[in-house]
Amino acid sequence: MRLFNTLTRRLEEFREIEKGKVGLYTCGPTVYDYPHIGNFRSYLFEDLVKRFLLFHGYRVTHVMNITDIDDKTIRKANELQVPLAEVTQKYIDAFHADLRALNILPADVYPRATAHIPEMQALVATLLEKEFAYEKDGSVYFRIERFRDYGRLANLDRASLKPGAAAAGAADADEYGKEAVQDFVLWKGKKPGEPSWPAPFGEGRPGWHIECSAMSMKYLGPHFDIHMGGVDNIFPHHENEIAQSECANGVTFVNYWLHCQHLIVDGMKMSKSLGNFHTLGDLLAKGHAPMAVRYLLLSSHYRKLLNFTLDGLEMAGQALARIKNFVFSLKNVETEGEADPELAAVVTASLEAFSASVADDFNVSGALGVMFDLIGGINPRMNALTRADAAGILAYMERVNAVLGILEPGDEGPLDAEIEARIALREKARREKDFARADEIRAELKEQGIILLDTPAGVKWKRD
RNA sequence: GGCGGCGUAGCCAAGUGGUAAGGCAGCGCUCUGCAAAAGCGCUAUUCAUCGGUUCAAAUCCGGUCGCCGCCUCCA
Repeated sequence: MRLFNTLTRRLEEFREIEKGKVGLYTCGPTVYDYPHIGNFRSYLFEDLVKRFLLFHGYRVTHVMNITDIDDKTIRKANELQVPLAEVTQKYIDAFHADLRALNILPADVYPRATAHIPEMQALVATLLEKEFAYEKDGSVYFRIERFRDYGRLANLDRASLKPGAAAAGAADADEYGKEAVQDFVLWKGKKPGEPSWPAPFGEGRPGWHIECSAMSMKYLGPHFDIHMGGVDNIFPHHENEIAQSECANGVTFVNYWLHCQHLIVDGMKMSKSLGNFHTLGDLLAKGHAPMAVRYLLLSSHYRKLLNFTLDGLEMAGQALARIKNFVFSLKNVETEGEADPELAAVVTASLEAFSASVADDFNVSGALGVMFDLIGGINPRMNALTRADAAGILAYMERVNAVLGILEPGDEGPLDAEIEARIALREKARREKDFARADEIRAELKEQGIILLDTPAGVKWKRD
């Protein structure tokens, strides 16, 4: 499997550190508000990568941090006049609910920053001891001059870093003590109205970057396989993580850095002021299915800008319906008989092509094309299939879905006696040519999300 | 100023040297009591644009136009 490593800016063949195992760290949410669909594009991409690794039989240890202490969470708590933990817990719960709705596999650990203060302090202490960091006016800063590779990930020349945005930061009261503008804070000295923890280098709270370094090395060791996040994390967050971690441990931090491009909405950057800011809850309230959101956000290449529109979401839902109808038809094949070996070979080849496409830097569009080619090839032959044939194709769809996660197990509900009874009533009306009554029953069932299909083999039904 | 990305049908989107995948939408037809689903057929001589390299370019090189991102705490 080939993937684009931000560190080298080229496609590389994936080689795990320890055979059969993968250590995976993904940057999680800062829990000061509801996540938006842009966040989910990243989380869905990360889920895809993880699922594909699992598909190939790797044992994956996935860590996703929860930033529950930073400027924004503190500000929110102060605005609302409630304890920090109350604010963060609310949004942590909302975050997990959205992950479940989108069928994102849970991480093995969701470490919270506030639960890892000692680990972060130990890391800061190490950096101070090795003189990669210095204390100034109660805060501790990283001295980027000491790290030769600084800027490598972001492809930024340290000397040419424009002091534009940096100058604004430097004007911040707690920053002017730095030796160099580009130095970043590891530990922020105590300020009134902010939570703080005692530390040998002064009471205060952790900087943002240190949490990911401390928590990733705690759960995955000083050197692990893959680290992911949104492109905005490349600089400064991930650049700083590399600096902290490699200076503290003296070893390579991460082998592969994968970054997901942002999405825009209706052609413009998503922002609350433009009114094009969507949360998952907003979209579900408009009647869109979470799986349509998943399909849309996953169906174009992760390194390309994605223009999210409601029309696009509609189209994604339709494409998904085609896939679900295919599965539905397969499940209703009733002809007994042997499996056709030629058909089985076609299905096997299709799965290989699907997998090869995903393996090529996660080309989901190409992989979907492979799958739809198979669907288009099978559909005309649907009536000629045996149960054994159908079982083979359903197994294929399960494998595909193990990677994409777009079909929920609950899509096909158990037969419901009540529904069957209604259908029998409608059949009676149809036999008696009372079509008005028959249509009425069909409409009622549709209200309940039950779609009827009159086929030569009898009435079939499915949930919408 | 520095670094980087994108522009393929009405819409979404693969393809990165061998002659335009796939999905959605649309139109016609088959099936149906009517639908739905499914099927069949149709829908880019052309890949922002100009020029170059090549037997061959959407794919490589150069120019132009348009859009976008990053350069210290935004997924």
